[in-house]
Amino acid sequence: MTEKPRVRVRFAPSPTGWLHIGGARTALFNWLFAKSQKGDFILRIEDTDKERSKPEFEEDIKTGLTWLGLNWDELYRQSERVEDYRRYLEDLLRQGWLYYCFCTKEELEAERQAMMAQGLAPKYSSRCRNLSKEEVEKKLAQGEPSVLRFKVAETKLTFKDLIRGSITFDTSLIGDIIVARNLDEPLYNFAVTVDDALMRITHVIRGEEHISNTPRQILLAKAMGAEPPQFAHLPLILNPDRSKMSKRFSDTALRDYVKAGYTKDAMVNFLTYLGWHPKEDKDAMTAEEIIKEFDLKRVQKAGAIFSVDKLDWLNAHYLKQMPPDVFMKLAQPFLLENWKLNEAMVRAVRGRVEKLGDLKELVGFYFEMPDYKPELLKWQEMTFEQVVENLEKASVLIADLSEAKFEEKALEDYFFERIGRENRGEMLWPLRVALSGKTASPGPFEILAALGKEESLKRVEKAVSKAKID
RNA sequence: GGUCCCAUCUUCUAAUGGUCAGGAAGUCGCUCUUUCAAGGCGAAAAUACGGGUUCGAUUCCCGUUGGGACCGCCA
Repeated sequence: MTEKPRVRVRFAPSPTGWLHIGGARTALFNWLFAKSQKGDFILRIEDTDKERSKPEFEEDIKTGLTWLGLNWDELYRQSERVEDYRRYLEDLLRQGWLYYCFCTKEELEAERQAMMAQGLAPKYSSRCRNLSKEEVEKKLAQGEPSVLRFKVAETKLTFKDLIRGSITFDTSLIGDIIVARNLDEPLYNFAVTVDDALMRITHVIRGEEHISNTPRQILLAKAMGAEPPQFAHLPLILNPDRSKMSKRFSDTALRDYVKAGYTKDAMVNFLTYLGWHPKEDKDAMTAEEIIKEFDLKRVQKAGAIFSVDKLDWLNAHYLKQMPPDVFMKLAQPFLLENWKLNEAMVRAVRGRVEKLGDLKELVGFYFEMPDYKPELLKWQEMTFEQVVENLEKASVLIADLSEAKFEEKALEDYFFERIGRENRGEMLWPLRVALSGKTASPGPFEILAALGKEESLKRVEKAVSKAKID
């Protein structure tokens, strides 16, 4: 019995845009699988497209993965691996798997159009496949533009997808694919296959849009004498109209969600649930819990619509149970610099906020008393006389209480002992408005506790004078 | 157009031959309540369609319909 090779997976994004939610989910599933199998998670930056690859996008990918907690064990950059690709290119060329093609883009485009017009699948005619050695050398010597093509065998190729089962392609429909512009400029399919072989990747877990690349990569791997990895194609993340997720319907970049104030835990949980589900129903799971249960067999085959409602709920769920000090730390970047939350504020507010980006609006009144209309102080049919009376009563109660007692529960007991069960609203509503200046806010005891005696008193005084003027 | 993939409530999904088809989000109602939330309780809501196979199909097979992805000298 041979020992099973160590599981090695990779996330292979191209740095041509901000890390996409779909990419983040692919990375996450790779990471979960690696962790659950005690294997390696490799980050491979696929920057062979020199035109479109940008350092800031690579930075964004790393920042995003780090934010999600997806730590990679090894990092590679394809632009630094041209030696390897060149070696393989030369080998395959020598062995006759590859050949030079001199067809121009215009010729190819015309060919493609003609085939499409006839209702055929566009496929290269293999015209340059049988050029004699002398012809090729002559053209090369003359500097005629060329590319390298791979001779695609014509067979029925079946591979086993870990999520979808057997998938069969008729490779005679593919045609000889271009694998490199020249010996130093390999293209996607080639670079991927070389890397997966050299990096001993055991499982390729990627988006469904790559299914049709799979037969090409298997054929290439075999030509290289490498054992193809196992494949698992993840369902796509969809727009509400079931097309591939795009900016048309929602933000697609992970960074947008980070900026909006979603937490890492909510995002990880949400992304996982987009296509995967634990055996027993659980509303929320931490990454550690997911790893314990993760299994590719339980990955959904159908695409999943990205619905932000569930994310919002999950985020609120995590925020609600977050320890105050953790909450403060996460919240600070979303507030003005001189706004410092205290524990009472956090306790009052963390159950009322969906995402940290909304926090500023919610907690502003603690730091800068908003202006409000005196009318707002009236509870139901109250008159201003009654408002003044109640506020003055409250003011005395507050003044009589020692600073040490400014704790939510203690305040509540203290007040309720003194104001009776009925008509609480007549004091509590004006009090709350006096303290917050808002139609909707945390309760008066929560605010009292957060503000402390002095500031509370000041605000109540101010309200009294407001009510008296009217 | 060709190839491939897919199909359970509005959404994410559970149930792989026998369940009143379950959970969660959302929605609605009730409750709690000084406001807004949160919380508690409850309701409405699905196996796309047609054939098989079987004592019995959400589940297995075939077809139809519908949706999607891919068809670059991008990845």
